[in-house]
Amino acid sequence: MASALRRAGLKVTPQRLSIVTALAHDDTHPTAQELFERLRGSVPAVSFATVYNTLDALARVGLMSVLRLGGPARFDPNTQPHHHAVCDGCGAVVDLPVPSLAPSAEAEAVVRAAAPGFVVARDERTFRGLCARCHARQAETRPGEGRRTKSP
Amino acid sequence: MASALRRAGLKVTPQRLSIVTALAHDDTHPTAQELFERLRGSVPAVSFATVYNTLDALARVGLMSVLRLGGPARFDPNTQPHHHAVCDGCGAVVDLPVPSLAPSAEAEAVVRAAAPGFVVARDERTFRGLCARCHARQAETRPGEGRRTKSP
DNA sequence: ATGATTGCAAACTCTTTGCATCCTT
DNA sequence: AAGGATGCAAAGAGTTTGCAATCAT
Repeated sequence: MASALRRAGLKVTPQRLSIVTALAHDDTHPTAQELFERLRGSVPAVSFATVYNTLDALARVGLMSVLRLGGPARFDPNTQPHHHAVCDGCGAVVDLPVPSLAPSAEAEAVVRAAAPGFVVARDERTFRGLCARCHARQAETRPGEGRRTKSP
Repeated sequence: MASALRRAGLKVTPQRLSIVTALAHDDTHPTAQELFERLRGSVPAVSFATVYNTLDALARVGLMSVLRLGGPARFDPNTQPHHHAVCDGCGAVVDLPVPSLAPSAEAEAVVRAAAPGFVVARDERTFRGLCARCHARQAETRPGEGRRTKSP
């Protein structure tokens, strides 16, 4: 873990280790704020700025990915290609395995037709909708009407 | 056009009309700032707050869609389901026709497996990469190395 | 007449930065 | 020792809001 940092040319500091380890055991895609609050009481306390700086550094070297979906950025330790389901009600983000949704040659063709010369690096797919809980809550509140969220 | 507003329960004001018409002839997905600057000199001048308020109102009634890709929100008059190609270099956004990329039953199945009970409303697909111009610029600058952007 | 809409400026949220100090290499 | 990293606080983006005046219906 520390070696991954060193390999990427980043110095290994206690703050960075605590951030990396906290994120490693987390699939909730926390925001910087959430991460900061969780680490406040840690032995190696981190400042808010360091959370941002570190996450930025980690993302830059590919040890972390950033989800910018509107509202605060969310951080995702999963650096493998994958997609997301985002709840419009509560903002929850769930990772989706990618295998069967791999970027197709067909998709590339569509891009090329609309944007000649465009070189596709990533195919990000986001399924928006309502998670089970929000869907149930919506149904009991106002049957047949959509719930609206505002972000950020 | 005015009738679309009325039908949606929104009052027809000169500001709204100028915003709607400005956006209608625009496929560059402008930000609120860009839209505001473009409308400054218009006959019915609009304030910055009104741009935001109006775009919010329009989006809420489905006459407009909002793209939150990190950085300032971008506005898209295209309310038909479609996808986007986003350039990591210059931030340009290009609309992609959707037909052949329609949300598949397979995709729904993947979502359901990872997030039981999740109801998919939209399948947003974003192809990130480099547009022709940025790709060429990158190649001449530092062959073989990626360009990084930071947003917002 | 009535209530939505406008506009201004101030408040807010999220993110980045300057700079002195500290720590990893 | 040298340069990156930290932490604080302050500055910057981007967005939202309170409130009085104004306008569409």
